[in-house]
Amino acid sequence: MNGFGTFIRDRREELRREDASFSLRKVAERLGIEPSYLSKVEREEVAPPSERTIVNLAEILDQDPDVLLALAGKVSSELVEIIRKRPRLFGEVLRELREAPDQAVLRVVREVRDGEW
Amino acid sequence: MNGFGTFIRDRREELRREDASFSLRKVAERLGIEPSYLSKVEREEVAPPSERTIVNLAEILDQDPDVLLALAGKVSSELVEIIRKRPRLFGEVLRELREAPDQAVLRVVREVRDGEW
DNA sequence: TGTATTGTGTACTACATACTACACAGTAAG
DNA sequence: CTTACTGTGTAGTATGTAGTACACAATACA
Repeated sequence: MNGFGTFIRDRREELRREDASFSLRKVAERLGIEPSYLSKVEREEVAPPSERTIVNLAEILDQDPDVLLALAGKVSSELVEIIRKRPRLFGEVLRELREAPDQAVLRVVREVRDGEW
Repeated sequence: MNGFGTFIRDRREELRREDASFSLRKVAERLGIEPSYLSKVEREEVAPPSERTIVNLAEILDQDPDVLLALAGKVSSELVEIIRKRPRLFGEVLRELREAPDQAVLRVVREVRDGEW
């Protein structure tokens, strides 16, 4: 199970091969956090950082923020807010679609988007 | 904006009119928490309790747990888990359906459920 | 060979979360 | 009247979250 720290370390080192400014220290500086802290995060010595920091990291590493948040065991506060406004509706939606294959879900979502409701 | 505390106090007192065992102290005991704490929660002197306690409270007050969690600004860890497993898919789903009316969303969910995928 | 940069170890901190423990005054019931 | 039960005030706690500050040894650069 590829953890959050391992994932971002691998991704950072991948980018670093082509751009030396992806050193741990430089990335930490861009994030506005201490290098020692980022080091511990990457080695999973501490829990993943805050949502804000994860989202900034996603930007820097050119990754999907929802994916990084998921690896950190979190869900974007934007999505939480959507559910929070209609909890019964989206509770049912998520539980019903839990096991459905991606394609079926996407097809149907696009029907609603393009639909005449 | 009807807060979490106000909502559960009103609901508890409503039930109490027909059943004296819905006193604050009795309910606190059933929940396994201190009465003084429940008192503060109901008067919104402190933040809403943990997910576990909210879910137990939903059971006792015969309310939808997702709705109580939403009032507390939270989302069930069960739903978080569903999103966490396919963050891009469900991120797109929620953002696409954010503004759609309930009926349109439900129609679509039922199509997937009854569909032959 | 210096010096600049790298990642990491140790120690500490501020704030939030989720409560407990107990005393107290008011109300209700027998 | 007194005993039981009610809700609430005060004070304190354990654990988690999200980091900082600084020193250090190893490596890379000029």
